[in-house]
Amino acid sequence: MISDPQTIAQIRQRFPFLPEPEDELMRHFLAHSNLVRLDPQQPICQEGMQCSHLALVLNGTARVFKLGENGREITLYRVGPGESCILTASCIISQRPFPAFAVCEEALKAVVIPAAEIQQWMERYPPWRAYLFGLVSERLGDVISIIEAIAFQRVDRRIASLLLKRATSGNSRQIHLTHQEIASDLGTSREVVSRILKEFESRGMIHASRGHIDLSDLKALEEKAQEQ
Amino acid sequence: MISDPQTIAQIRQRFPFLPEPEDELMRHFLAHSNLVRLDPQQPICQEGMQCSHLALVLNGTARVFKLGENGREITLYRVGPGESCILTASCIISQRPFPAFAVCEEALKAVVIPAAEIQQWMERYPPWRAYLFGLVSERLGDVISIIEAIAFQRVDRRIASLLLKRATSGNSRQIHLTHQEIASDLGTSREVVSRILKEFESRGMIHASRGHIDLSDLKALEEKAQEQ
DNA sequence: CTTATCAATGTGACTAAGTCACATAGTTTG
DNA sequence: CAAACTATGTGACTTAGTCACATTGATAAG
Repeated sequence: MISDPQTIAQIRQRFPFLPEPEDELMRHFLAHSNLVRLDPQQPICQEGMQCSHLALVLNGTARVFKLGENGREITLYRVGPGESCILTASCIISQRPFPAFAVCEEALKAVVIPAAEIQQWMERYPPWRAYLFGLVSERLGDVISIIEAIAFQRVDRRIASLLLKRATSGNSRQIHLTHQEIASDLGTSREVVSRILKEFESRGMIHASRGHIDLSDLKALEEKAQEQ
Repeated sequence: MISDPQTIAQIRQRFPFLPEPEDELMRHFLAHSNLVRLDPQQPICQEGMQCSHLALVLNGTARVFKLGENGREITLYRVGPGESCILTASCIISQRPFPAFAVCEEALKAVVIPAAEIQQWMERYPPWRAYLFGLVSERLGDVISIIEAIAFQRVDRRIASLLLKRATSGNSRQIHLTHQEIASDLGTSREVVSRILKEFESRGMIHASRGHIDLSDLKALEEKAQEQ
């Protein structure tokens, strides 16, 4: 049950399609919701789990990834403010087990709704189903882009893209990521990342040290990211 | 406009969630539908297209695939009887361009509905949106499985799985596929497939000749398919 | 302040996969 | 039957992934 007016205001800011707090459906929604907070690294979903709740993210991010038999990982997508883990919703609706892992990346504040409510809302509230459907479509697109990347693009190109994306989103030429984190994001192995970063460094494109990377030649990185 | 009673019966057989032919919504559905037939190899969608129609498959199959810059392909999923190309629906609903290619594989007979109707139906007819949502979820799962396969599994293992799957679905130990077709399905190159099949043959697991492959040792193939 | 300790990174040797440039062999067609 | 086409074979080479360690920065404990 959520009643704090400030929290309600934040929910409506992140999820503008939700109705006014006075609306009957919204009262119902709030009555069945709970606020949760999670610290970075905390697990959210395990592969094979039956999902019983859907989380709507207010702040922070979660990472959804596949774990291979050999221990390697690959990120499928991230869930940020205003989004929700649609894979969860799709599991709830199709009664399937969750096919991946999810962990908290940046400290999370989220609204949690029980599965049954999601279904009811789908029936009764058109903007809600438009939101869910839009989100699934977007994820399907994300995941297809990943297939394109791993099937057809060289790893050096993908690393260059990742570095540029992180620099842009963090608004800084300095990126705080370990080689292992990059490898887990891209679904490759740490050694491969180390070798390629070394190669980038020898060409003066970056300067790397323990735990962070400085992008020194953005132009060269952009060329690398579009190569071939 | 579809009026032939036999066609209507076939539609209801393939899509059991659709209402009785006398139902008002069903009359509306049939009034705006058209029957199309396509021969194998005929293109259905190009990457980047804006989709204006959704096809519901009565007979035959379509293959949806990504095409890489280097000319390699990888199959995302197939659409068979009772299914529809959900990527199309998702593009229609989210107003995005289609992110892949689709071609007819086995001769198609399908019902085609204009985009506008799909939206209306989503609003008015709960079983229809349940159907669409279920299909998207399923595709999302398919596509995630592909990521798992290309990111973590060896190509020999994936080829063994594919051979077994085709033998099962075709109910025959003989499979009619060229090396190039296998490569395009798995997102690898023809030479790699040729080499691995040669290796399988040298171990007595298969016997290959131009255009078809006989599986001679199912047990060994199953072991290979579950390896590591 | 100096060791332990641990996480992050470096490296060589090897296997697997993808690329390129052809060669060879079945099939179809004029 | 020869030409043309399609499918398959092959070697040499590059890129990627694996394994087994070595090295180095950072942090904590004595």
